Amino acid sequence: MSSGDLSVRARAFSVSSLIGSTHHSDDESSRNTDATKLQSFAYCPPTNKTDGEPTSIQNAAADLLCRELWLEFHALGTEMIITKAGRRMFPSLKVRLSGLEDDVLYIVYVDMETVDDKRHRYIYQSSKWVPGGPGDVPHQERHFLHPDGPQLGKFWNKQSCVAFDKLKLTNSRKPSQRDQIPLHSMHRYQPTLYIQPIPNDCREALSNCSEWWKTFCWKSSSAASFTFPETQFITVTAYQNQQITRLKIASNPFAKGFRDSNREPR
Amino acid sequence: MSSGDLSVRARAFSVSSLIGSTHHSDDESSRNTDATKLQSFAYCPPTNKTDGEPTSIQNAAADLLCRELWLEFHALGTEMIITKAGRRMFPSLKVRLSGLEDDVLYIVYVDMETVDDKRHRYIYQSSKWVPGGPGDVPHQERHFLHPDGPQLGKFWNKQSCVAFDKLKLTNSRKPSQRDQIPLHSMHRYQPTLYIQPIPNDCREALSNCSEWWKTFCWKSSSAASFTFPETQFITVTAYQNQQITRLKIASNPFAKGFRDSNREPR
DNA sequence: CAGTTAACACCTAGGTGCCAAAGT
DNA sequence: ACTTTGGCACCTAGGTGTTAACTG
Repeated sequence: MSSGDLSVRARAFSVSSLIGSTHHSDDESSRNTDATKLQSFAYCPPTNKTDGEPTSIQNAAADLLCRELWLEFHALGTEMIITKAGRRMFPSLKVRLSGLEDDVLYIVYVDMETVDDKRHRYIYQSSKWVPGGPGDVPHQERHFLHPDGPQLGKFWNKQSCVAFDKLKLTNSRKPSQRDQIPLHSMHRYQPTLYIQPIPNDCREALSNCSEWWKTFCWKSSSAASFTFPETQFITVTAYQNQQITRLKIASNPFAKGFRDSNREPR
Repeated sequence: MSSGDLSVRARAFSVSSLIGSTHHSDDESSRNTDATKLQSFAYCPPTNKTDGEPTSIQNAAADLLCRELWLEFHALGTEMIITKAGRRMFPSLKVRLSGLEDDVLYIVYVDMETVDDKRHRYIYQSSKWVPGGPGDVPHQERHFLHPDGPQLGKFWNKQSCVAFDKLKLTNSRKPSQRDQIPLHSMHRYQPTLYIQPIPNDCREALSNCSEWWKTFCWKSSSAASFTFPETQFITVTAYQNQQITRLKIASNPFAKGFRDSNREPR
């Protein structure tokens, strides 16, 4: 028990000394400063390509939440761990929806789209990622359906946060669980949000459903999609950039055990 | 810290002395003996009323899992706690499905049906429940949809356990969450399992859906229903029968902290 | 040698009955 | 007098990066 405490403290100390002197300090309060510096570098407005014409989707909008945190990671080159059992993203995708029509049913989901068809390598000396060989063929299914959907537009509009925190990334070919998205390691991905109305010809068949039953999923061509470039990431099985490791530890509650503040209580 | 330890142990001790001498011993190994005694008392075969005629449901069957445990509770008069935030059932409903057609989509759900329209009272002296005044008007929605569904029959058939352990019982009028079922306290309920095929006229509209999207819910008149009488229960906000409390502590992993064995490590 | 895996200590999140207090 | 509520200690379940061992 007490020996475990000591070893953790020793590890945390050695990590911070390995990283050496950077512009990051060890406490979380420094992160806002960094974010301010980086905002001009990485932000691009989300693209809204409404490729269908139904009126139920024209005014839809989505705002990325916790954008400052995403920008901090993006400036370093966001890495996401993938494991056989599936690993949550951190940060997780959280959005605020608006402009959906009150009485239309929608499903909301995320797709992980490939950015290029290349494998990537991390160069330790320059702290940079470089394209390597050709990429693996993308998996067929990389969707994660929001578990609350389908719901009426008024439901989605009034949610202050629509979170995809249960989503898991995996490197197993055929994920057994519904919450897992299969990806290739050392590849670059761009999460994309989809808001999709339920087609008219099936909505009437739902008319005798009670409120709790208004749940189904649909694949149609009329959907609004939103891309937030600052959420792009590279998949890894172990972190490459130690500054990424450091920022994850500083900001993910589940990694609190690895924070330096555990060494020095004040 | 250490004082907390002591108070818990003292409480566990006082509880067991309050219960006094019963046919139950304190360790879990005694439960099998009880189950054997009670099986002849409480078991009734499940009723299978297939009120629709589609061939996709005629051969459907459902077996209740952990039946011995249910019977132990049933013999004492099963009580389920309901809270404002929602409380899981223990035992939870777990079934094994078979006989579904491989390539037909089904949803599976549980409904909590009222057994009578009476309020009930527990008589401490006789350890029995008696009908009291008139019952409250039942809530409209008492369904819990299995989160895996809809899935093809071959999916359901090959599951060794279809569990409803995420289901929560609540006494709040309008549950905010999807996993909550609103019930009245001191009322008697009978869980009923439904297996429901997706109607033909909507299945074809699903044809261009990818595998991960075959999820939707439907209300139709053609469903098979299964009732397991040994899962009947009375809702309470605090346990009435101390033997029920005792059996819950002995068999629910989350209540391990209240077991007597915590006093006497061997 | 670069990439992956599994066991591990340390956390968060939340499911238990208990109990004193409040509600009706 | 009976029923409900909220805070509590204790537990399970599972999300973290670390580390050493393993893989090709």
